[in-house]
Amino acid sequence: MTTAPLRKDAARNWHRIVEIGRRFADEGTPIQLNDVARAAEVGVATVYRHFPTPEALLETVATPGLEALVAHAERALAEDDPWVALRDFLLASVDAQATDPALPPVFAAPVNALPSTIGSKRQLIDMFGQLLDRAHDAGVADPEVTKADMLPLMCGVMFAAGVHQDADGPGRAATARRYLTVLLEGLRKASA
Amino acid sequence: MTTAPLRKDAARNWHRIVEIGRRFADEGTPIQLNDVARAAEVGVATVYRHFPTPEALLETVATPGLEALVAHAERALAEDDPWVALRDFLLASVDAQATDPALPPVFAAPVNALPSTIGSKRQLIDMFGQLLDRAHDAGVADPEVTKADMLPLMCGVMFAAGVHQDADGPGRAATARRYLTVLLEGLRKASA
Amino acid sequence: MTTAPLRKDAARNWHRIVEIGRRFADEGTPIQLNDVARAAEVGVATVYRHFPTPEALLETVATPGLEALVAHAERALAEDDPWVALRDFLLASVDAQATDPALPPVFAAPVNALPSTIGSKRQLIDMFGQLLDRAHDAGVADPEVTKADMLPLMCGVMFAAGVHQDADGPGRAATARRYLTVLLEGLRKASA
Amino acid sequence: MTTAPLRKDAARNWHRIVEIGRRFADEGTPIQLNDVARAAEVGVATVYRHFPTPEALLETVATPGLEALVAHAERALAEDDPWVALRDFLLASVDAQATDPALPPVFAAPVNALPSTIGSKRQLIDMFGQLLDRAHDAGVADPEVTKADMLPLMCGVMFAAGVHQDADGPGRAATARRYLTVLLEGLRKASA
DNA sequence: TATGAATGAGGATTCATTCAT
DNA sequence: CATGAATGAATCCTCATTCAT
Repeated sequence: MTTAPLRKDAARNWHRIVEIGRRFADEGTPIQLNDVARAAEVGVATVYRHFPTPEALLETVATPGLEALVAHAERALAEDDPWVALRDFLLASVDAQATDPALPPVFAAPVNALPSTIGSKRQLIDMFGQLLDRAHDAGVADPEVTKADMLPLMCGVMFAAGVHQDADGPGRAATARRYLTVLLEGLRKASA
Repeated sequence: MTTAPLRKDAARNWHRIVEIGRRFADEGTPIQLNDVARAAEVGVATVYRHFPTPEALLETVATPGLEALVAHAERALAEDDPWVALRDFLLASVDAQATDPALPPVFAAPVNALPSTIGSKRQLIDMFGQLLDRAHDAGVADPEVTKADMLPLMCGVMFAAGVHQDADGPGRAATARRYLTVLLEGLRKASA
Repeated sequence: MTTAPLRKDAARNWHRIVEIGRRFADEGTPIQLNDVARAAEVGVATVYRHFPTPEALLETVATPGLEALVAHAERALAEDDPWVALRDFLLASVDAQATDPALPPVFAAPVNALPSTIGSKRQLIDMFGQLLDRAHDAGVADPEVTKADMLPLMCGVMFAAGVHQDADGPGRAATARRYLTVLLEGLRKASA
Repeated sequence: MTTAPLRKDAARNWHRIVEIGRRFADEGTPIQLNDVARAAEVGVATVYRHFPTPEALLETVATPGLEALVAHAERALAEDDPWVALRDFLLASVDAQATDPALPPVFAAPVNALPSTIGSKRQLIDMFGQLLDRAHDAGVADPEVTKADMLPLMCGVMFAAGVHQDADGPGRAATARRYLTVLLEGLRKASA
């Protein structure tokens, strides 16, 4: 089942809107559909038709990042060393979230608006699970931590980095990486 | 220096309002001063006088928990084993936050409304620092983690627990404890 | 440069609102945008969209009178006798203000909301200036009085008439005319 | 009938309040009884007891100026030349109003709060009447202008000065004087 | 008499969403 | 499909005045 093909002008509007959504997300501006419409020089209703809720737009903006992460996870599964595979992927996840402000809220949301987002998140969680299972099997990861914990822990890392004093600019990415390192140590610990 | 003494009727209203604020916090209801006024059967302006902003009320609601934590930290400093001291206090912090929903937002807020809150948080951060320093000196804590990281990490743990599937009910407290354990492992790891 | 064309329904609302604004002004009711909305049977936000502030509405209500005055001033400039030209125009100004209660506050306001109002007032002041210059040149007007004084003096006349005992009804218009006469005498006096 | 004598502490409060009222008037701060109470470090109800309305306070503040003016009028009646008497007194009135910001609103108000204010205003109007009558009798003042016009015209002069561009600072006093001059010319004109 | 807490109507303004054009 | 005007509930906050202490 593919998305219905859009008329050419509709597609142009769609892109415009997503572009603005991206800009808002990057600037930290809360996504209000009215404002987006104005900035995109498009009618409000047009925005509403394409994206019934702010979340829908945000998730659309987040989609490329999400899919890139899924692709990355697939590559990670090819890595031989289970620990390296898990570690690198977690690192990539954190970097992606630090780079793309649209990602964290989508990850943390208990429910998502777009089927595609739901799908990607499910895939991601699943792959987290596989990577974790392999690490578990190899005895390098704490068995107390289950696959249902991976996403929350990621979100926790990002949130913690946001709470840290110099939460803005590139400092936050570095902090997030540092916190992830601590998490990884904790994850591996019990495996020794 | 004590708080200015309130007239008896004023004190009654103050308590009523705080009580309602507590209820709202517990139920997860966002604290809107108007609603609080209605629920407390008190004029709006009365609420505004006592608590100029929702944050002020929330922090007042959080105050006992905050002070209990400070008291606990003082006791923790008496513990001989640096690691045990640190661990127990972090555990207590997490438990407190899991028990009292008013605490996490106050901890995570970059700026606070009440001087007393600011004071308590500063004390808490300071004591975190002392406990961490002692652990550092004893060589049982990762030197990469500084005292400016303790509060953010705590917040991250709580946030992660909130993202986890069964985020409600007593499950969250358990999850938070579990995540803290991972964090503690990560914290101790590099000390071997 | 014309005003942006309005959609038909929007135009209908606009007119409704202005009409109510006019009624309020005539009745001396202070223009509160909420009340206007109710009276116009229109959503509050509709009023706010068209007229962001009460002043904007008041000035819109005053616009016809303002423009009529500008037109009148142009005709006045055609009059040969400098004194007659000035006198008649001042008389017309006072009559207009006595007739249209929306005018005096717009005249007296140090700053105006609408560009069109600002433009009209500037024109008016300019024309006052020209008429006064001609009177000065002809030696029939007190050189102590400058063009920057004309508007204030008009406002003073209206205010004075409002302070007079029988400030209401047609009496005020007559009083205003009488006060203007005094002003004109004072203006001409030094010319002898 | 004299005012009831105040207890000593009550008198002290009364003075404090009036002093603050004066300060507010001078600074152009709108007189809000609550603010006055805070500034005077006095309970709100205390202010309300002494001055049931803002106008009552304002008029109390204006009282000395008002009485000085009455006294001045009495001296003016002693002047031989009717025109000089009238002119000087009008000038004094304008100067007083330009100097004391509490005066203009009290003059312009259609009704006053304090009996004493009403009395003073009545006296003033009456003396204006006498001075004008004498000028009329001497044939030096326009008979069209009656005693009921004097106060309004004064108010008009002040208002006009307030509308003038540089309405602030000492400029306004000068402008007011200038406008009064015009008025006087107009008043005398028909007498020639 | 003095105090200042309490009141709650009143006012301004925004925002997500719908619907006529 | 696109537009953008209209909606009106919802929210926030202030202020003049009263009344219990």
